[in-house]
Amino acid sequence: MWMAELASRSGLSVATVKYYLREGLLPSGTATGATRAAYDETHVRRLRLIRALTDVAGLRLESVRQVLDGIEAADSWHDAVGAAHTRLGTAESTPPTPGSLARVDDMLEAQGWQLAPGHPQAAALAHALDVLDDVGHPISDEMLFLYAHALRPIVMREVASVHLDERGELIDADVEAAVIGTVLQEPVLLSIRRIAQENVSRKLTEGT
Amino acid sequence: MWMAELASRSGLSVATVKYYLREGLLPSGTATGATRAAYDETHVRRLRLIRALTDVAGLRLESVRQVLDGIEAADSWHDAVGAAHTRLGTAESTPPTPGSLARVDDMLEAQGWQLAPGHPQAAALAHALDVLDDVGHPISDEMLFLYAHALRPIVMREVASVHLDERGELIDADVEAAVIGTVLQEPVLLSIRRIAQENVSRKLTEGT
DNA sequence: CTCCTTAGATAGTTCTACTCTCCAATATTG
DNA sequence: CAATATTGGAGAGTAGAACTATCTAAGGAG
Repeated sequence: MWMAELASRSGLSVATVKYYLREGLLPSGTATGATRAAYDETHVRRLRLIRALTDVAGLRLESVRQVLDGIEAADSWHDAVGAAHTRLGTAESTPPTPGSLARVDDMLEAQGWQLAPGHPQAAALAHALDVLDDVGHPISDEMLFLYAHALRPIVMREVASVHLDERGELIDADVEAAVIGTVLQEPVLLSIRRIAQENVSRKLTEGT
Repeated sequence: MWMAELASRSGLSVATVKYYLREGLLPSGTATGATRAAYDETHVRRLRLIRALTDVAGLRLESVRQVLDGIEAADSWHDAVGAAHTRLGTAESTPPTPGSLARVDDMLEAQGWQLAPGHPQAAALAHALDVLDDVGHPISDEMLFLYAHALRPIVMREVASVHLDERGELIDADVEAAVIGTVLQEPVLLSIRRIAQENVSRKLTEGT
């Protein structure tokens, strides 16, 4: 397909698609002459992924590029998700305090989880704990434990379902799927939590 | 305290604080003359809340203002959280499809939850489901149920802890606390999920 | 042969969130 | 009381992100 069709299939303007090409977010099509290039389904899929990452996950294009680069380089689900996670943190200005890092370590140990020291997600979690402290509403260790405990079955099911999807070797589409699933399911999780909060709190309020 | 102290206490520049005043995010201090106004702890707290909402929750200032307005108007935890949630959705361009709305309704019913039809969070969830469909990785009803089920104990504990904080009537600080807690705990939840994913997936990979 | 589309490059626009500069009116300090 | 500093208030300016528009030369379609 040509540029015009690619643009309409992805719901973007030609100018925007060109912009993504320039920015290296979308690989160029196969040139069939000096003024023509052919695009295929992978390009459509890539564009949809880009928009999902920006619109839903709220990533900036710079982060999207890093995630995409990470996907290219990864050769396992674990690598791909790790690469994506590495780029997802909201570029922390302040480094986490040793105290909150220690709390994160404790939680990891309690769950039997291991993470390389200095791992970005550990730092991101520690930073989040610091922010809650700063604002005057620290989170308790008990709550942290509860979070980890409750998320366990969710994550096991998520990981299992991805591994069911693939047959033997990981192909590009699967790695992409892993990242999409991981990132785009986050809003689902948060939405359900919000809905649950409103219900639980209303029930308590009514009960009074 | 005067402007200079307010700025340094909140870690912002005088110019930025003035900007927030102009934008109506921060109520003006009590004027003690034509060129002087006194600020207090509520102003410091408000500034910290604003920064937490922008930096951590990633809200734009326009959304922050709406959340703050919602807090002002609310007279219960339930109202305040509802008001905050209303403004949190990533302004969806496309309305959700009837199909996904129906799936959300089913999930609500299965959980015994009630939400007014057309409630923003229901729409946001439906929209998230649509996006996953569009990208070619729909989420199963089973997974939805699992999410809701796993989040139950978390939410019950969260709501309970807020209600323990207050004594009788809700005061401003408590309502603020509810919103802070709800919004700023989201990154904690997501971070733990990411950490868990990496661990679970690595264990599976190693097991192979 | 004529008109349309495209690749590729450059420049311009819009939006957000500040940041800077002024000014006149005070406060503060010596 | 005089010199200096600070403030409130308002407007203009800036930087970055994400487009959007325009232009040119080269093909391609009918």
